[in-house]
Amino acid sequence: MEHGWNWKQGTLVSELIQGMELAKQLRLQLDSASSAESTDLLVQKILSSYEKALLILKFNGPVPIAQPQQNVGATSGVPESPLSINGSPRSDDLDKDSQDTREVSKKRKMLPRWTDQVRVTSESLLEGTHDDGFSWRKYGQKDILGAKYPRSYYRCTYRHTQDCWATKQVQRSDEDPTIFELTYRGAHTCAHGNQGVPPPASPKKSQEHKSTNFNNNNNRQLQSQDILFSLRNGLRVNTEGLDNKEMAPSFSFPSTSFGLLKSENHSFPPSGVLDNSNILNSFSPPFMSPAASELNHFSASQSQMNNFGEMLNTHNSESDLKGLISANTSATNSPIMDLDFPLDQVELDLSFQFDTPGFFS
DNA sequence: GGGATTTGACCATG
DNA sequence: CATGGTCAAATCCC
Repeated sequence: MEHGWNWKQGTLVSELIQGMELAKQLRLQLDSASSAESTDLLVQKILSSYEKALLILKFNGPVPIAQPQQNVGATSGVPESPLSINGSPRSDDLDKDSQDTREVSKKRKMLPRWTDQVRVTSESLLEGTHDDGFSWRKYGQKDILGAKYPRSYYRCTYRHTQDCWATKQVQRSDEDPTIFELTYRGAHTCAHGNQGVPPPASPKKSQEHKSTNFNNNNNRQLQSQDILFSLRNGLRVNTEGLDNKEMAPSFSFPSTSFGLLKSENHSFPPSGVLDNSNILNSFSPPFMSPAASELNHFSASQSQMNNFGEMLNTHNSESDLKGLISANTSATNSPIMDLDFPLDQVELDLSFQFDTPGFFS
């Protein structure tokens, strides 16, 4: 779907820009002889950005070299033609409604999905806020079997006005209540994730639940640097529902700060809340070492990276790139699409000039 | 009054 | 049938 693709473009570019920005930060830090810890943190973030960019490339690319894990079939039975909705609806309630339901369901299935695990700061815990730059509206909550805390369901506030089908789930960790697992599904196609609308998040949030008033979009572009700092000191992204067994999908990134984007507080990391090892211990599945298996696949994408480098050269105006980002993606989420994202349904948005020969053939 | 949240019911899936 | 995900009416809150 075009939206998915737009989103990936932007995510990719934003990751690369992010990497660049972080590298600049690192250089500054090196100049100023900062602590080894913060330097290391920056390195981690840079690596994280590039890893994700590589992943995006990997799963976008035509990957002419047959890659077994293109789990196109992962989303059970999603037809190639997304809109071939003609089957008679199962229930006969209301014709109109049932058709809508099917459409929605189908749409939903095709949405990419990824999971972040983030730790809240004590501050944001109090406020119940987590600003990821988007505006979410809660539409449900459910007790999950075996989980201490209920799972909350959010969808983009602009679902109807802008046909934005992004959703997210928030699940508080049993073991460490300061950690929330955020499962995103679908890319934002609304404009609001990237541009203004953002009444200053009122601190009056509801108690247990995260506010859905996650807007904090002013100066999104201008603040990219700040965002870089406050975001993702560690982000662990799980791609779920992978079919490909040999590529058990768990990508570890350094831990993330959850009380993000409190623009007035850039102290970083927030004292006492960031503890990478803790987060990773809490969430890393024991079954694998992500890096190793991933790197093999990355190496297969190297030629793509080279091509991408060329592309960037032909496209290297920063404002240009930022424009792309602001057009349709979040610079903050930097999601990695779930591998069950049906690649064959990606439609190229030709306005984005990924025209390097062979890049997407 | 309008938008957001809550919550029980309904639906899809395995 | 159990479970997770979504809907939508009721309620809350500004």
